[in-house]
Amino acid sequence: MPPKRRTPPDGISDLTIARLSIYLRCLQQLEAEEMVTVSSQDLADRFHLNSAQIRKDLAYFGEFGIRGVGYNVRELMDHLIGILALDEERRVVVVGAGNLGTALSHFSGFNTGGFRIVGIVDSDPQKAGRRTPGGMTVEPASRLTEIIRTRKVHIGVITVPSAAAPRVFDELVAAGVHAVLNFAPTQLKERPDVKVRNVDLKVNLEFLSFFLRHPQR
Amino acid sequence: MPPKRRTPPDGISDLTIARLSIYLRCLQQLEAEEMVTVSSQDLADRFHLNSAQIRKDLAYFGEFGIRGVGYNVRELMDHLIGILALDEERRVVVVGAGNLGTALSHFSGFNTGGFRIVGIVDSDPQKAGRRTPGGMTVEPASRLTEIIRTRKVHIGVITVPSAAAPRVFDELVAAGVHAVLNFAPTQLKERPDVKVRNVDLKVNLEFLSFFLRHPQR
DNA sequence: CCGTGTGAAGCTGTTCACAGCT
DNA sequence: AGCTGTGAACAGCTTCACACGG
Repeated sequence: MPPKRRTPPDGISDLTIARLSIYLRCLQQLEAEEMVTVSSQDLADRFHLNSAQIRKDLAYFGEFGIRGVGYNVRELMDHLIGILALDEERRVVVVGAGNLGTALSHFSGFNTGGFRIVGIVDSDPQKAGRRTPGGMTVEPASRLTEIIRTRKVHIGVITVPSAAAPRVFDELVAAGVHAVLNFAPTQLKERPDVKVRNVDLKVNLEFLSFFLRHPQR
Repeated sequence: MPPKRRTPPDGISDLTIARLSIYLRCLQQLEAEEMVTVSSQDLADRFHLNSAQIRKDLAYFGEFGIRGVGYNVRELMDHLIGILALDEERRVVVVGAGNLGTALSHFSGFNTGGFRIVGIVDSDPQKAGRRTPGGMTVEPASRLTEIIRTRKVHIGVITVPSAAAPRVFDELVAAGVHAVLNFAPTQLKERPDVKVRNVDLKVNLEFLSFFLRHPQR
């Protein structure tokens, strides 16, 4: 009998989903070491996680383990790949060909494991036509909507200055994008049909600065 | 009478600290627009925040507002700058001169507002000696400890492959760094005296992938 | 009268601890 | 005998709602 996979119930937290991705990465490492089975406790010890949390996170989606034994590494990986929808190619467009956008466009994580960068655009006519070190050609931002439609883009990455970010966001959404990774230092207006992840480097630095002055809490 | 600033009590959450940085950014924008006073409700409406949360976050640190009126923009900014310790230069070293590390080394947020990149190193002898587009010279990783000590580095940024990250982390800590921004896809072992912020791009992408398959929750 | 500051309520996420299955 | 899966306890965070001060 194949192990059950539940249809994900409502009310699973963002934190759980992000951890599934971490669990998958840990399992990939164990598989590379030819480990066949792993218990939640093994995983927790090895990767500094919490075993109860691992079990609870996984249990939202099904019963993947064997009591008294643990989880089959390969099998659990396959479940996580399915849950995270990594069995399907996800096409990504980068908006903004500055330092960060260019670096991301040839960042390995964006062109492996089901993700593929299919375009990078910039509103600066000076930048359009240039080749990135990764071999992509920067296209003019005026073609963004067309690129999203014709290349069936799923995910937009915003690396433009903050003043331009809301406009870019609106254009992405209008063209049919439902998932956005935002590096611009702005609060985008949330919409129920679009999932946004903010990566705010300045906030992270200032956060660390606080703890340098107020250690150990 | 100057407004009281409380000494920060224990038990303030990481989430509150990260939001303070966001509030500061919002205030900077308001100040640029020459707004003098702002209420928590104004701030919330304008930047898609929650007014009760703003008041509560600020109240951990003092009574900065005037009842019936709101907050003085300039004054609140100054308080936040003090709380976040942005009145002091924070020196940053980047470990790993790949795409991302190089891009970060001339990212504006890393060289403004009290932060300054004082070095970028790489273990690859091919890379040492090269100049980044931002005009920094990549130094050999063997000099990392020396750089941290002589240039009084506060913050380490890890942009090396995940296999090398734990070793780099140990070296940073041994040399006296207490704050780390980690871009490597690894779970570093937490230590009470070192604050770590993880920025995991792959996790963010896989997170978005999940929601593309399971919309609207 | 208005907006802050704040207890208290409500909600969400984490951890415990053990019943149940292999 | 051992580890998962899970209700229940606990801890932490957010939101409410109003007393208080300007």
